[in-house]
Amino acid sequence: MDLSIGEVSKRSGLSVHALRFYEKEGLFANPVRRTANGRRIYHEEDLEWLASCTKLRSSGMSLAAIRRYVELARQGAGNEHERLALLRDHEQQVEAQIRELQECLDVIRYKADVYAEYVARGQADELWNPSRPDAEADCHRAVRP
Amino acid sequence: MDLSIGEVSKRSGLSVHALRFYEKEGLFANPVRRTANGRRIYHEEDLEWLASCTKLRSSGMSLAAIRRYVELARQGAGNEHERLALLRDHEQQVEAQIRELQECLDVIRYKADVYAEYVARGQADELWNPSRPDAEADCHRAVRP
DNA sequence: CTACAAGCTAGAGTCGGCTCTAGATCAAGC
DNA sequence: GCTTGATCTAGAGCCGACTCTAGCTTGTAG
Repeated sequence: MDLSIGEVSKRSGLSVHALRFYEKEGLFANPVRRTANGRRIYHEEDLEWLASCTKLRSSGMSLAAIRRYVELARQGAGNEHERLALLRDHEQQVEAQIRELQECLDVIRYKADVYAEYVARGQADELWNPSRPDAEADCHRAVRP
Repeated sequence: MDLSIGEVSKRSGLSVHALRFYEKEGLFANPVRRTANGRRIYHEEDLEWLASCTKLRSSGMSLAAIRRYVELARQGAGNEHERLALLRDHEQQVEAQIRELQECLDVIRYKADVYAEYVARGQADELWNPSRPDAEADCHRAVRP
């Protein structure tokens, strides 16, 4: 079942430009074949791989790292430890990202809650603003440098 | 207690370049004062505000959004609802980010676990590689398009 | 037969968020 | 007096990951 670049674009969510770009960057596991007149032909596996790529990308893995991974896979058996290490490494980075975001979220929530409370009490004008840098209700103070 | 740009850089973790850039972009709540000969003077509040900024930035808020927030604050009382809305909006975005990352993490873990299992069993060569696109142990299939 | 959509290539442009450079000024220590 | 290092300004440069353009070819529907 052959797929055109347009179909792959629709189903993968990546633009046709991006697909050509990914190919140029060596991000496809298998070389993309062409029809007699030069049009790209994709298959279901490509979509599966692209879905993986998209997950890796949207969790912050760079195209360079994905390329490294694909290159290892292309070399065939013998470097599975490296590939696994690459995945584990990224796993840890994602965990770290989540922890950091969670921390940011706590701060943002705290600030927003303080705001909400003051607004609800109609004392919004007691909130921090530049002309009252000493305001007690300075919710920015929540974040200690 | 006056602080030089160098001290603020050290304590905030932002480069002196970034500090000047932030100022040019209107990200400081209070206008940055200068000594007689033109050097910037900062205060503790600036550090506090920068710490907030850093949290917002590292949770993905754009400088443009931060500027909008600061502009509201500079206008003084009367727009607290807008400021609160801005914070709540970002809060939701961070929550969404965390959810997405968590989803990616699940996929990555699954893939890595499959890999690890095969490697442990010494059957690494049964794993997906480009020359065996039909390999049953294709851990990429974990991610359905 | 012709219009129009979809594809092709090479390469330029974009965007955000800094980073870096050049060339000048200034303060403090030797 | 002189060097060193911090600061200043304006503006150029960079990076990643696309996106878009121009100019051309090809396939299909009416």
